[in-house]
Amino acid sequence: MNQFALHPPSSIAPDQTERFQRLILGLYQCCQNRIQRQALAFDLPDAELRCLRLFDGKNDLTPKEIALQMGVVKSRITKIIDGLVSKGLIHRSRDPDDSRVSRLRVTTRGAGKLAAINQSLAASNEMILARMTPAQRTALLRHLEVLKASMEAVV
Amino acid sequence: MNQFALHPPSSIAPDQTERFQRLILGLYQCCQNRIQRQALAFDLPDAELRCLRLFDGKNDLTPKEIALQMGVVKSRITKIIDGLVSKGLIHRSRDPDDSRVSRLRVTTRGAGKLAAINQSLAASNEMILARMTPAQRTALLRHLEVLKASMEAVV
DNA sequence: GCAAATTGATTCATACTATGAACTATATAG
DNA sequence: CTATATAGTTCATAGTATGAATCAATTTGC
Repeated sequence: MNQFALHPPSSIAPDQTERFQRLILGLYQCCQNRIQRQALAFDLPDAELRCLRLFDGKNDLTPKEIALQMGVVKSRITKIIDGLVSKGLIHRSRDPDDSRVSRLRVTTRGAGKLAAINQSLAASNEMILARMTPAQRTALLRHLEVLKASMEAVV
Repeated sequence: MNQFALHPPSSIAPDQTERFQRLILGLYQCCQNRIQRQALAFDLPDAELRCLRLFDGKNDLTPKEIALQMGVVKSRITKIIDGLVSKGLIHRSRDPDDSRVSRLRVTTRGAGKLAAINQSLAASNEMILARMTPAQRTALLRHLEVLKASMEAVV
């Protein structure tokens, strides 16, 4: 009996796709929970937190650059930056060479918050990875790389 | 030289946590893209689509049950159901035994849409998994199971 | 049997994420 | 030195979500 008669090589068992769907959904919800907790812990709306994180290592950014990196429209960035400026985390000034563009820099307070966010995120990642054996860890990362490439190709 | 002097067993290399963060973020964004495309393709706001999917296999549901399963507050469900009812996908009637509760059932149109959504999602999952060898697939699912358990424990 | 408490659903005010069109001001190309 | 293109902002609109207040129906406890 030829197994390919029932399951040609190009098809995947339905229970595998269902299991995959369940796992992906679970991981997605974990990510959402983490994002929500993070926003609460640092008292920042998620979009502002994500925006602040772009300044890591960067001296200054323009709204246009931020819009590109966050994958949102530039009018959205105006609002996000408004929030960060009003909270004293970002400083907004005009570019002397081209007064159309805004030069955005983190303030000292902003840098402090950013460092704390990075630390908390690294700690969270460490705690997750610490629940596996070193062998599981390296194998997981290898498989996630494959999955990410596959999803990016399809989605 | 003892490697444990620099890297005690409980700690994880920083480049591993960074790699993990990058992978998780990439997968999260893929999921978001997929959700957005799905909503667009079926001309339903994501929350309504997710709600409709709860009716798969179920004869009827109450707003309370839906709120529990979607993990949102019940007033939110009122709005979501309003949308599905106005689109003719869900039928709302009073429970004869307890006239406080709403009995919600999918309409014929709703059932058709639900089937199409499930089919599209299964096809997407298949395409993703088809980009791997069968061995990679089973190993991936095993590792995702470990990751999901770890993240659920931490996050 | 009925007042008091509980429960299911809805309405409303509020906050956050995001888009796209319209507009202002500045800079550059012809 | 007008045309046009670019950077940023404002505003209207849509979607996701919460929580307080309210209404109606159902239980509970005398």
